[in-house]
Amino acid sequence: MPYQSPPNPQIYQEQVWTLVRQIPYGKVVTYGQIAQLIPPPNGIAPQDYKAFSPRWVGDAMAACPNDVPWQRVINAQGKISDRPGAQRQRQRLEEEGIVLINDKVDLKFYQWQGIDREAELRQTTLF
DNA sequence: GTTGTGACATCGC
DNA sequence: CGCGATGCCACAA
Repeated sequence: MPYQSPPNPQIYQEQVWTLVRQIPYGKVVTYGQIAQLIPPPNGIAPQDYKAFSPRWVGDAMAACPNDVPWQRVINAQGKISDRPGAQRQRQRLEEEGIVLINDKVDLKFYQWQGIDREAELRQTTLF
């Protein structure tokens, strides 16, 4: 799996899933973007968080429930990460009207920018 | 006890 | 724009 784990992996992945569920149909976000929307857990230095959090997000996605639109999470290059199921992910994105050019999504056009950070974090408090 | 290997991002050439 | 190196960790085999 990843590089170091967050202090409380279960809580963290719940936060990730909650954010991913907010992604609108036809839009995408990057792993790093999701990581930035979640504050560093207590005891984690900001620079360490910046270095590892994208990996943690990837971990959370590896175990995400069926109701999470995992296909809308891609890497910073606008590409679909190489993993089993990548083919299916691409198909789902195209079904949402997202066009891939040379296996890449045009983030300038499809990346979702409308997250209200404070509001989302408040929701994750449910866990 | 070692080794290989990750749903990443960033920088350099 | 593409490819390789870095960062430097947990976990399975």
